[in-house]
Amino acid sequence: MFPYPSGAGLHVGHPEGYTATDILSRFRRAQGFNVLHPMGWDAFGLPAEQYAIKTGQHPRITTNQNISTFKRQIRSLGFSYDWSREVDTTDVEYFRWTQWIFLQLYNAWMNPKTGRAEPVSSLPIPASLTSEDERRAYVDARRLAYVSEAPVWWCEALGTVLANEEVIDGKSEVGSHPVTRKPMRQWMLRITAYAERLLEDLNSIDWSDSLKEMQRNWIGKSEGAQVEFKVEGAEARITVFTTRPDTLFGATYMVLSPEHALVPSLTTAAQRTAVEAYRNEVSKKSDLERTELSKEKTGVFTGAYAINPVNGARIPIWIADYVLATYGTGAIMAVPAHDTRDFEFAQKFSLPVVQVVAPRGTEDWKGFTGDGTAVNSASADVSLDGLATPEAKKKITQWLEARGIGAKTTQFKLRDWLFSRQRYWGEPFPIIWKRNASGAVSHQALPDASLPVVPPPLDDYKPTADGQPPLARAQSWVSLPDGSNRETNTMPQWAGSCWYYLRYLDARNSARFVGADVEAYWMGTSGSDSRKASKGVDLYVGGTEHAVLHLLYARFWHKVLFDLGFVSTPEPFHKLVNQGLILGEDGQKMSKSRGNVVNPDDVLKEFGADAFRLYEMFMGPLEMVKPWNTQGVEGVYRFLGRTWRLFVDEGSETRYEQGTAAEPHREDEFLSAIALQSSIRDEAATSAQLKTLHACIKKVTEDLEGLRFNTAISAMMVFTNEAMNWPVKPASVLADFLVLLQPFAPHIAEEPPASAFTPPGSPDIDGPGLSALADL
RNA sequence: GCGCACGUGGCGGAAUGGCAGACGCGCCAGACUUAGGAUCUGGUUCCGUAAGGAGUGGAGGUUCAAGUCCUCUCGUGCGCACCA
Repeated sequence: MFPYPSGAGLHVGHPEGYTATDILSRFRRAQGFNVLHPMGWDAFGLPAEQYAIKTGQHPRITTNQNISTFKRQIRSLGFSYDWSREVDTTDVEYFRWTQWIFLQLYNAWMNPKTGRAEPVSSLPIPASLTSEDERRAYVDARRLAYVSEAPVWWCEALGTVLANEEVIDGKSEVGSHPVTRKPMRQWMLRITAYAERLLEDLNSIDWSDSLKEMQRNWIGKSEGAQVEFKVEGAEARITVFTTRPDTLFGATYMVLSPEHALVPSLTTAAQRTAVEAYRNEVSKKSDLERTELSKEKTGVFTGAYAINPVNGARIPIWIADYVLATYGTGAIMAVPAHDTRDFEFAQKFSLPVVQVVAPRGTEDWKGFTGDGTAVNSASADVSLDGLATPEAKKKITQWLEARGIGAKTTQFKLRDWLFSRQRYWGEPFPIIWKRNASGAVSHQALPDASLPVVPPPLDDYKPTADGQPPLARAQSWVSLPDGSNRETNTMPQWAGSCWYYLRYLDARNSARFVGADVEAYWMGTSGSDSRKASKGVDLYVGGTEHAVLHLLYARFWHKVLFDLGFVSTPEPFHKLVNQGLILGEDGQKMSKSRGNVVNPDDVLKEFGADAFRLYEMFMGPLEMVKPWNTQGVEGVYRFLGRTWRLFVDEGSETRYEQGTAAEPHREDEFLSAIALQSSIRDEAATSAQLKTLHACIKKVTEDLEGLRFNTAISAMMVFTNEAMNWPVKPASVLADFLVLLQPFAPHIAEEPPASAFTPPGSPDIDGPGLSALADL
């Protein structure tokens, strides 16, 4: 995953994944593969903007400085990136395509018949809609990018709205600031239309179980039924969602969320005061208080009763904040005998508890939530008694369906993606707002030809006094000659990172976001490259922190582009590996406040890039969380020293060191006088020597296939330790060993006189190579 | 509470069900050195002078054979968290 170039510079965690993929890239190139190994910058974001607010300096300047720091540091590590493919999400030539992809979403709808996104031009509009406004509203309500007025997460401290995924325990993911619920007009992306496919296709990709599980939990599919309840003495019907329709006979009361639309009309005169008071109280609670802090159940009786459709029982309707307005239908049937939350509530308010499921073993039926056998579940019309839970569910659902009062349904926790932010340093939307003759305001996409939409220059990057996004300050930019106005929100940082891996494939294409042939070749669908086994990116390495953000959003965009025929694979990343966090030497997470941050520049200065690379890989398995240990760096540094002396005559090395110290200007001359070990001869290897070499080749090859870099390095250490003791060192054996070492430690492996052994070439390398090793 | 990982020397960590502790750090002893925080050699799981014994968080089980597989249990990390 490409980095956000922060002002703090590279962290030792960044090169962990980068080293792993660089080693693998060099290894695959040596095997004859074409390898695409790129780097870029996820450079929109808040820090540069906040710095701009404070100092008035344009975020472009800060961003460029940070990128050049990151680039210098990354280059010094000797990664074999193809810099001709470098991307920067804040570059107009990049974000014009981010805007273009947004327009594809805007101009698409999900066809329920085909299960695929299609251009809105294919959307059938009911003939009954005759006016232009009606027809437009119909289409707008079905676009994959749409405008919503719903309550959203607002963060006062950050001065912007946030997506569900960016809110953790009622606080902002960035900076842990409090967030509140606030109704605002916002752009949304219809990711929920892809919930089923995002879930299903996890089975086709090679990701870790824990990561897939996180995505599954976030998508949160649950299968059950909707059931309609009549309200006594009223026309209104209450629809609930339940995963346990088989327990319908045990429903002894109902609960609506306090925000439920029917609450005011259901409430009886006698209960009105209590209900209003409760609703008021709940609305004042922050979300944090509603979830974390209130363990004790609360609620109020509305005075109304519903009729249980299976047995005609009259059951009270309550409101309680343990029922969420935003999930399912915002109403539940409560079965206290077999649901923990309902049980707690029933205990507190002395509501009846009726057993309808018998556990198989000796467990107490009260509060039993597992599968068992249905009991006490019979009426004149239907009986579930004696049926196992799955059969009982099936039977009752069919019964409800037959009567038109219920249906099998599937619910998802996943919500649509809130896609707009009140920021300056982000992609402007290619959207304008128009007021028509009747005074109605509507949005309209700008044509492709008007891309890129570039943000205007500003003197002040703060939101306006009346709470408008910063872009609203640029009146001349916002107001267009025809009287329409530009959208002043910008896209979230995730937008640019949703598709950068595609831009790498064809980074300088000015006619298309990625060329079709190029895309098919690298993603493995062109058929001309039989060596590529998987479809999509072969290996994607990054941290777990993006498990439900970047990785879900990117999969969603990719599927939309797939449906519309712009990419050839249904999934973007075939194999994904999460590198484990690197902790400080004290075993704590690295942070400035703890003072345990290791700066890669310091390590490089002392030990060189090869030792740094080697140590990062030798610490332990890539995926594991592990603490940094400077003495461990010394260990691999000593290994590189031993390997160097395996090849180099120590006398000539000493002459180089002493000569250079005395007469620095003659360094090149002394360098070229460094001689090979006299024990290296052009002789045939003994069988024992070949065995040592071949064991090393086998181990390193197999371990690289399995991404076990730490054990591959240990195998090379074993080889060096043994070869040091050989009285005669066959040149052919050492040359083969260098081929193995080169992906890990490219600088030393290509230094003279080692290069006399014709190691494989590699793209240009910068950084401290010999200079860091010369004083071994 | 639920889900997913994971528990091995002083430390980081190795071990297709087949000699536990590879490799590295640290430590101990020695060599070379004016010097050593360089380098080289040997040693280093624990108990025991030794012979020998014990040993992969704990308790059971499967197996000719278990760090590895199964059950329970304790602990750590990560994720989700009133999602009906």
